[in-house]
This record gives sequence, structure tokens and C-alpha cells, in this order.
Amino acid sequence: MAAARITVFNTLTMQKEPLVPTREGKVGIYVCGPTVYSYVHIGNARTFTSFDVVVRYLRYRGLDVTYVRNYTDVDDKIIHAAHETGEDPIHLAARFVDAFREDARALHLLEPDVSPKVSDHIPDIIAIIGKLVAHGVAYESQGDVYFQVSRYPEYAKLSKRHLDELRAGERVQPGEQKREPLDFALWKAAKPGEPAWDSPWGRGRPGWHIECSAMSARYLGESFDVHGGGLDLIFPHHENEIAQSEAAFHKPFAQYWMHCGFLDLEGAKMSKSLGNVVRLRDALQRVDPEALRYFLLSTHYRNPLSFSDKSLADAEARLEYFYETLSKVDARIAGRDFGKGPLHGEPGRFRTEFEAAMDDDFNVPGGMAALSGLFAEMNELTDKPPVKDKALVGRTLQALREDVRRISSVLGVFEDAPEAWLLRRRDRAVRERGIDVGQVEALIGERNAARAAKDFARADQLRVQMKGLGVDIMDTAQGTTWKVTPA
RNA sequence: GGCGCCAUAGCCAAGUGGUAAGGCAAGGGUCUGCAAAACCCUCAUUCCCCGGUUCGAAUCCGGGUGGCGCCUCCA
Repeated sequence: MAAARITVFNTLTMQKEPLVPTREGKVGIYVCGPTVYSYVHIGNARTFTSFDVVVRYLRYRGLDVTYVRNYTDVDDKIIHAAHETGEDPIHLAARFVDAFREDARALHLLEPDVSPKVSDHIPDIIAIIGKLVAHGVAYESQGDVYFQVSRYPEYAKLSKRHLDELRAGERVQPGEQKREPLDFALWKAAKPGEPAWDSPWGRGRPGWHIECSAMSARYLGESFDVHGGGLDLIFPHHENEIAQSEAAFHKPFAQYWMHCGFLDLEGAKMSKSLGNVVRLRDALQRVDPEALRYFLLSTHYRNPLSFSDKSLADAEARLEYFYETLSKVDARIAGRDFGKGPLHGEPGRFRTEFEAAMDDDFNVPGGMAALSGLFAEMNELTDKPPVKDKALVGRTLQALREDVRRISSVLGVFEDAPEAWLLRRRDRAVRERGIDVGQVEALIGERNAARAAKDFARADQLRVQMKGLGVDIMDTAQGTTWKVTPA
């Protein structure tokens, strides 16, 4: 069975384990989505892109995946942000949900099967809190409800901390009515001007962690397969989710915990206090969205990734190579019938290599190596075919092109029409560099006239002139084309 | 202070017991009027340092050095 071949690094055990879904052939995955108080940053984007590929690959392997990624739209930070703009918190959150959807589309993120919001699940949340109170692991205190950590002996099994050490560093916020410092809020009594709902404990709103316990249970069941998020969510968020869910339902919560590493800014942590947060939205303006996606996937999801203009430029250059190859290959094989028959070499080996890498805890960089081999093979067959049989070459190219499509569907890159992507990229560069296209075309015309007249000195002079404008020209069988010199 | 992660060529980056993937850059070549692109070749006896385990370690163990993260909101 395909799934058994896939191995996942489980934060719970700190080991790679075979992925064995609870229900044969089906995988439920819950990823902690954005708290929508602002635009998401590129670190968020990395996490969501990583899990996007996880979901795509599980489906590629034939698993029936239910992918849930929530929006936390009721939260302290949202309330603060709304106070500053004078906006209604729920309205502000809705605005940023829309913004996120736009950014996500640009990044080619799949729409999850379910994208639940906290504000739509208050009854579910109240029901779980009610269970926890009934089980004696949570208590009401002046309109707040707290989870009593000491009543859940397995607390901190995910982050592997010791309770006494945690206690040493704990502090109680003013106004909190906890029995013990480690206890955390499940429900917060309403303050004036805050979104609030009726509950058995009075009007109030959910605490931070409970929504994920409620929404995962609703859409995936009280026990499900994979739970994901950023590294920094391990403590306390995921820890608290485990405590709440397992104490409420008396069964194991998520089987596999997957955590995505950080993205930093050339070594420096991205943080609001340093003022070096890069919004996904802004990054999307600066670089081709697909290049950004390719960059985000260029390091294994658990390793740190460093964001820089150079790495972005590298990603874009690489994408250009892929698209130029595809453009060339498509021109060769599109709409042609090369008949049936044998293929040259073993074109399927690249996809096999790709799968082997991806089976191993979603090793995307390993998979990219296979992809490099695949593209080199396509280029060779197109430009310097080692065999004369054109039908054989054509069939092989078609097979390789088909494998590119399958791999693309997993990585979510180079799915565009190659010509369209190439032109879009050039147009953007033309705008950025302020290049006069009419002038370029005139110069090309002049140069071709000089070449026809064998006036190569003049032709070379024009080439140099265009180089000075930031334009590289290429003489091909289809005529002279040009592109903008990489900055 | 506690817990944990990371350290691979000029740069980016896989590899977690069997003798260093891939990419960029660089050098050489094929092709080209010249170029560009593409393709081919070259490019780490060695994986931060010191010990240990082993027939065998980049991979395991111990110690050190240097980065980083979490412990408070954070993807």
C-alpha cells in the first residue's frame, strides 16, 4: 500500500515513522492557519506552502486526504488591531481572511477542503469546555474558564518539558484568576467592546488554543492522523491542544505531528520588534510568485531557510530554465502523434527517484535533484538527440513531459503555459528596467539587416548597444529573440 | 538557567552506519559569423574540532566550539 511507504518525522517521537493512517486509504490533516489580524508574512507562507506540498503528495500517492486549515478570527491580537483602526474585530478579521485568500492563490496554495473560522464554531467550543469542566480538568473562575494542567499528567509530552521547569518560568497576568500558574484559559469573560457569546459561564469568548481542538474534532474526528504547524507552535499551542482534546475525549489526539522550520532574514529572526517582517503580499510584488514558491520549497521543510534577494533571484533563474525547456519541448511535441513503440532509455526513472525522495519525509530538495535530471534529459533529446529515430525521440519526450506534469502537480510550480510565463517575466523586467520595447525591436531589425549584408562589425556593435540597455539577444532558428539581462 | 535544533565545496542544498545527490558560480569543450541558450567534461579523499564505538561514521556515543529556536504573542 502506497501510504505505508511514506515516512514522516513525528515531533511526538522525534523519529521518522511510516505513515499508517487510522482509516485505510484516508488521511485527515489539520494545519494551524493564520490568525487574521494582519497580512501574513513570508514565514507563514513557508509553513503553508510546505503543508500544501504534503497534501498534494499524499493525494498523488492515491490517498483520500481531508485537509483542514483554520482561520483564527477571534483573538486578543485581532481585538487590539481593531481597537486601533476603530473597526469591528470580526469585520477586520474577515478583511484579512480575504487578503489571505488572495495571497494564497497567488502562491498556488490549494484551497483546503475545510477552512473553518472560530466565530462559526462557538457552540462546538462551548461543548468541549463543558466536557472538560464536567470531567474536573477545567474550572470556572469569575467568568473565565481555565484548564487545570496538573489534572492532565501527560502534559508537555510533545515539547518534552518538565512541569517544574515550566512552573519556574511562569507568571500570572494581572486579572487572571488561575489556581496554578500553568493553567491556561479556555474561555475568557467578556470585556466591553469585545466580541462575546453567551455561555454557561456568562458572556465571553474562547481562549487561544481551544478552537483547534474543537474544529479538528468537528471535521476530522476526535482522533485523526496528521497535525501540522510552525515550529513555534509546539509550545504552548499544540501542547495545550493535546491536553484539551485528550482530556475531553479520552482518546489519542493526532497520531503524527509535523512541524515546519523557520524562515529567517539572512540569519536574523523575523520579528515585529526588529521591524524586519516581510509580508507575503510585498514579496509577491517583488518577485514572480512561482519563483517565491520554488524558493520556499528549496530547503527541506524541517530545516531553517534563509530569505534573501539572491536566493530569490536564483529561484527565478532556475524557473526560467525550466520554462524555457518546457517551451522548447512543447513546440516539438505539441499536437504530434509519434505512434506507439519503445522509448529511449528509461524515462520513468526520474519520477521513480522523485517519489523515493518524497516518500522519505517529503524530501522536496531530493526530489528537485530528480527533476534536474529529467530536464537535462529533455534538453538533450531536443537539442542533441543521441538517436536518429524521430518518432522514438518524440515518444520519449512526450513521456518525460507527462512526468513533468505529474511532478508539477505535487510541487505546484511550472504549471503555467511556458510561453505565457516567460513573457510575463520579461514584461515585468522591462517595466522594472524601463526598457523601450520599440527601440529594442528597431535595433534588432537593424542588426538583422547588417547580418544579412554580412556586416558583422555593425551587427556586433548593435549587440553591445543592446547589452548596454539591459537586453540580451538570441539568434534562433525561429528568428531573433531577446530577454532582459538578469540584474 | 531549562529544553531542543543546526554546523556538508566560493554560495545554496540532499544524504543519518557502507565509502559525499542536485543547483548556482567558476574553468575547459561542442554548437554559433560572434553571442546567448542547451549539452558534455572538470570542480569536497572529505562532511566545525577532539576523543570513543565499529571491519567500516558526514552519519552512532561523549566532550568542546560556533549559530539558532522555544521556555511570553509568534508559522
